[in-house]
Amino acid sequence: MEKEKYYITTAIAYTSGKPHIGNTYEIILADAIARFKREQGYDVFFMTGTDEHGQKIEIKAKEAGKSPKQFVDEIAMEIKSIWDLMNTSYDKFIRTTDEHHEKQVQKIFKKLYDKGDIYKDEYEGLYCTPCESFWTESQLMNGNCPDCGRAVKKAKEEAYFFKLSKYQDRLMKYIEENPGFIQPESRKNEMINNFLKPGLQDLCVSRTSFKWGIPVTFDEKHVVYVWIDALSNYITGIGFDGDGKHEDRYNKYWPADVHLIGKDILRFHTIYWPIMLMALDIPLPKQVFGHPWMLFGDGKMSKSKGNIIYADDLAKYFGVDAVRYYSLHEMPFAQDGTITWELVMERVNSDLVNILGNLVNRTITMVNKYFDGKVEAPNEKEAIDDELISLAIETPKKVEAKMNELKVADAISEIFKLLRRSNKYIDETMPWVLGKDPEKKERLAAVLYNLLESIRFSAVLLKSFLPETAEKIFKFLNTTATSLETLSEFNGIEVGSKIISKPEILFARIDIKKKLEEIKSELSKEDKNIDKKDKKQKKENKKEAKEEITIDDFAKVELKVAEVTKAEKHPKADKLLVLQLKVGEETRQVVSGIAKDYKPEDLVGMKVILVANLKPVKLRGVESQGMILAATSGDKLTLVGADIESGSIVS
RNA sequence: CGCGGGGUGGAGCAGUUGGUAGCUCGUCGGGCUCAUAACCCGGAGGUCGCAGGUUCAAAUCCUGUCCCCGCAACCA
Repeated sequence: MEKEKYYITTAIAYTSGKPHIGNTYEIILADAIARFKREQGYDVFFMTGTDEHGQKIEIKAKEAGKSPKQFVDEIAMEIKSIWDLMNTSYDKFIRTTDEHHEKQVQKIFKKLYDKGDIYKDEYEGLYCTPCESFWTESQLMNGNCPDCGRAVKKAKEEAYFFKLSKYQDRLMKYIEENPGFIQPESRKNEMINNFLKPGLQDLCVSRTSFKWGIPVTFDEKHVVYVWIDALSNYITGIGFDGDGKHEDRYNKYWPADVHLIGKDILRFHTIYWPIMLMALDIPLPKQVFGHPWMLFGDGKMSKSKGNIIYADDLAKYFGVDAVRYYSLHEMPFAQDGTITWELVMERVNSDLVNILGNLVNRTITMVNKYFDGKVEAPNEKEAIDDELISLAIETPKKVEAKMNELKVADAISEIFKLLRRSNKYIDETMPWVLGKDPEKKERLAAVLYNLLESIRFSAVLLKSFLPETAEKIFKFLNTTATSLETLSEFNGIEVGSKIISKPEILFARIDIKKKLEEIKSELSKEDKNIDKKDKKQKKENKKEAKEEITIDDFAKVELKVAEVTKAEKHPKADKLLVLQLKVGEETRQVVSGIAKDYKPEDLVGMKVILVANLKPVKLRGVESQGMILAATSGDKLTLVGADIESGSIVS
């Protein structure tokens, strides 16, 4: 009998930097689904990868003094290693710099062009000449180029456009006829109301302003802009061919069963991508699921504080399965979740250590204590047993039902209900009392068997979520009954077999306070080193010689001595401090980017030099009326001071 | 009048088509001792942001209003 296929993809990760736990969450989620589908008997193909082109990478590579290719090679490697560390079972890791992918993207582009769905026009945007970059309104910093701070001007660039509008009605119809296509439901309306109903604008699909991309074959100065390049990975990765000579894998797996993506890129996946496929006469994916985001606790987390959270750091402190558990269980289905170090540790302690780890440990210990590790047959049965057993038998169905809706967190909760019930069962049956009465030997045997079997049920179900832990439990139980099918009967553990005599601790209890301190001190050390490196590199690449100015130019700058009367952290930025300055009689508020080198309390009373006639600006919502002077040496910043009355003029 | 998300016991969340407000953590009290100071039982704690409206009945539907949070991933 042919197995039914199941093709799941994640978004491909952009190789501009190391992904943190929020990015990593997506692949863990996809992995849990993929593993579970395999358990259910599907022929699963699970693909993930990296999106490696674009201007941002070109720039970052330059800053790092590397070629773009070298740069993305390194980051792709890093991303892959994190995915591997998280024990994710992807079948293919595609990179948009793969030769096959690039070739197919070129074919696709040409095909769409030949068909008349791509046409040449002009792109109008805000352009910064020195940086050779286009920016959107929202990217600008105080109306200027976010990179160099200079003025931008409206400019035109030749570009190719994709006729989205042509397929608009067809897409609308498709979305209406396939209510499950966009998930979760609430997002569907967002797409329809915000984009489809107002009418789609044709999409700019090529650029001439940078080189790091896939060249357009028939117009060499253009490179394919992100959409056609990145989105195509879902078909090129399984062997799509623009000339119709697809690999078997493509014929077998396309269309995808689910594209798992972040809710931010839902638009690209539910509008641009389906239209691309329509234009190419390819069936559409069955479902696009926009998962919520994992947010950093109080929102104040940042690199400079040393408490940004990366998956590999989490794994280092708590183990891979703990990271998987947290990511999978603590994220609501359609709403953003939060993560902090404390929350992770609390979860690990209460769920993994207490409920799961301890149950396994106490059960195995008893089997060894009372029966020398031998599994005895359950010959006696009481009403209380049925309660446990029927819950165990019901649980796989419940888990499957939840997983079919992609409600992974709820699926895990069902398993933990069984584990809780098992702990309760121990209290109810009191095996230690039975153990003292030789006549209750049979009863004791039955109780312990039921416990072992319940643990086996849980472990089988946990396989997709906590693969390592499940394997360990199977080893402890010395069982080969590890498949989903074995859960139809409550008799998977072989009578007469021998379980492990001394199990290792599955999850060690965490001393939260102590661990937190340890983590904070270690991470802040690391980050300082990274910051140093970054800064140095940037500096080396940004040595720009300043123009000469006249004394008149200099005279335009009004410098005054000011005394700091109050200093506090900027509520919305980590590197900024909000200073209240006394300048003679006047008071000024200045926002300054010196948080890394100065503590607020150390600043009070200091005398600094203020540029008094600088145009006020809002920095992250707080008004700054001027700036204070500082000298930098290497990565250290020192304020320039003057030991003289505040309000004094500097010239 | 940018867009979006959200306000439910101390914390984090569930609450399907309106019908006695639920779960996990924490807390307090008790039980137990097989176990990783764990496990089990019980209690306290909420006028579901606010104000109107629809209804026999509203956390749930409608209107208005206030507040918070993001703007997208470490960047100033």
